[in-house]
Amino acid sequence: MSVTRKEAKRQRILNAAVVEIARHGYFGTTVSRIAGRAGVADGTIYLYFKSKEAILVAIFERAMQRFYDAAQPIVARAGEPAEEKLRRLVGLHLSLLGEDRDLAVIFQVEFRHTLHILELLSRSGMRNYLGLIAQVIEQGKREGAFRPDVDPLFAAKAVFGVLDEMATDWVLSRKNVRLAARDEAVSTMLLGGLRASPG
Amino acid sequence: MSVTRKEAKRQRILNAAVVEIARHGYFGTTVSRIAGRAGVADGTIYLYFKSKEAILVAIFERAMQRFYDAAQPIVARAGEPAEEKLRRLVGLHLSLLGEDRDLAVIFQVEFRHTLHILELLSRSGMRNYLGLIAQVIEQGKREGAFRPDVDPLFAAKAVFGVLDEMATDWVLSRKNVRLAARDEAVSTMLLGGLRASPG
DNA sequence: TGCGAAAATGAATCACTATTCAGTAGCCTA
DNA sequence: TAGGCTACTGAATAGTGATTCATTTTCGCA
Repeated sequence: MSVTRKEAKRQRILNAAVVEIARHGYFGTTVSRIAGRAGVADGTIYLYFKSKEAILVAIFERAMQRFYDAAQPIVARAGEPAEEKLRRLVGLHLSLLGEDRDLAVIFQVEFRHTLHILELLSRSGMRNYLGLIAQVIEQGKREGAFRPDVDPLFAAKAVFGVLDEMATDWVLSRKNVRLAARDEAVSTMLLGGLRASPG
Repeated sequence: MSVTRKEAKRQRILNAAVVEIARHGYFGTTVSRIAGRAGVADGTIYLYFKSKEAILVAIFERAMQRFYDAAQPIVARAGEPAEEKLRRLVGLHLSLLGEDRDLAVIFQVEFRHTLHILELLSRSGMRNYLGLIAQVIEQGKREGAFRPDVDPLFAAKAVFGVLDEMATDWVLSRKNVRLAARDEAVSTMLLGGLRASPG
């Protein structure tokens, strides 16, 4: 079997897993159901993944890669002010999650499953992603556009926290609003804070 | 058995469950282990709780009640400016979680376990807590201290998002810093935003 | 102290599912 | 088309652990 076809089947299994896990939770999803949705036999799963947990990790890595690949050029673009870059990152984050509710459910709920997995994830892709946000904040400080007294990594975590809460809230809400619609309000809040006048 | 003694045993079971679940995760914790730590037989658990999941829910309710009871007077206090109240709420949130790492682990990780539980929780205690934060923001708007264009509930979610991310980050970090140490930085960030001058 | 009720026990039940592996099917080459 | 290799299959394994319930212990009271 060609490498391409093999990879295609791997992707099919991952796609099936995303749907099943989003719908029934990680512990509520059986390997058998994933196999069924992917159109392969139970045993075949194990020719592509070492274990059930490995599937979850693979979903994370694939998604994180997409996030990173989309965010990286925004951060790297020369000559663009930090404030504008931050707005773009906010928009990107919300639209990538908002476009795929199943994936959003997995990100906001299922990846948090155990301390063990969470630690695993926070050490890998998440760290890089936070690093990208921190770079933009660093740039903003250099430009004099952002407060000189913020710690970039700390601020990056705060930014991520707001985005994360908005995403979780959206996942839990039944209403059919677009997640990306909060884009502007989030950017405004992050940049300007709550205070009416500077303190 | 007196009501008091019965209640005491119930609390003992809950305390044991907090420790076990924080340490091994909800799905990694057996009812048997909780029973063992609480010093009762496996079957006894079911005289006090309908199911394993009911234990998790009870832990949440107990903790949420404590949060609410501590936050309520801060919000209700007459004559105190909204900005000061918000600082107090931030401090409260971080210190309540920071004082009990086991509970913090459960809040930041284990409660996120399944969409089902998360929805359950977000409909109950969490909603009231967010409402308290929103009240303070509302007050700030009336006083003219906060931007007139923020939506109180939206802003409350943003505030919660930042607090939540700081707590998760602390839970995952091995370093022995106090969570409450970030108190000032969080308040500053929330009130003043990133921008060096008002936009 | 003795009795009935309440509380607690913990071994057995029962339903469940990740993973394995012996066998089958498909495909390529000579 | 034979032969061998790769990919796939799905029933069987091997264990799990939540929950139940027949039995025992403890408790409150006369």
